[in-house]
Amino acid sequence: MNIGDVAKQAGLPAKTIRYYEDIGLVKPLRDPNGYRAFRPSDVHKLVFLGRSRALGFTIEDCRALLALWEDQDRASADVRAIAKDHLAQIETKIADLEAMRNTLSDLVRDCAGDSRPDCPILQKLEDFPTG
Amino acid sequence: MNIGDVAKQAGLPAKTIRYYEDIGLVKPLRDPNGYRAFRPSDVHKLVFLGRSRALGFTIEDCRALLALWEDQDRASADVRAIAKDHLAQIETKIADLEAMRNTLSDLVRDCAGDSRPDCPILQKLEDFPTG
DNA sequence: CTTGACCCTCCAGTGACTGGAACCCCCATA
DNA sequence: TATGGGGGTTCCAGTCACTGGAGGGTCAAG
Repeated sequence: MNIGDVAKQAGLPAKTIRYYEDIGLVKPLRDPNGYRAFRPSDVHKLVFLGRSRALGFTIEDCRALLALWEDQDRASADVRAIAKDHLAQIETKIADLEAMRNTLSDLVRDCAGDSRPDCPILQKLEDFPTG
Repeated sequence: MNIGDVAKQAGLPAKTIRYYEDIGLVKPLRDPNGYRAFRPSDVHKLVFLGRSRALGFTIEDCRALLALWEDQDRASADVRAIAKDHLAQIETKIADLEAMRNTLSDLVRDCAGDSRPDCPILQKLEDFPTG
């Protein structure tokens, strides 16, 4: 299969797929004309990658997950460890963003948003403690 | 004031401050020996920048906020617009992360995490619809 | 034979820094 | 006077995960 069709099937831009080949995540064959020739297993891998990335795993996480995915003898604990670690990171990020949102929505609420020059947002950006 | 002291006062790495000069956010003077000489107003600006960045504003947002901050005649509505826009982006990000978290915590919960090779996390990464 | 859709490689840029090399400046001590 | 340490300087390269674009080759249809 050519890269365009694979891109549609996997829901990834062709550029991204080429990049994944560059960094060794997929290794498609080549047709005599130089075009990449993707086997069903390559497509399957790319779908897996797309989903892992959509869940916010880093490329290196994906590489590890992919290795585990392909290893018949892996322990599910290994996969779980990666996922749990990632989950903890997501939760930290959510907490950080919620703190930002709270501060910011206070600021927005207190600001008249009219044509007067005095603005409590700028005022508070001078005053409040650094996060 | 030299960059090291400014870094302490503003809570920013010296490297970051140099970078902010590079991209024109601050314009410290120079001592005859070539050292950057920060005026109190520069430090004040850097504190403002640190706080804005801590709230997740992009550098370009910061540049705009800084311009408004220095403009005596600005309308508070301009500032509010930037903040509201940013707030909306944060809320989108939180929602995305919460969706990830939910999917991922389901996966982690369903995984035995022992030494057996069958792992529902990898299974679901093959199956579930791409986000 | 041409058109247009596809494919290729390679290089540069993104955002917001961060690390490191190689060097200069200043002060205190032996 | 040397020297050591802790500042400071510039510039280049790397991070992450792509993305855009130039400049060109390939293929099927009309």
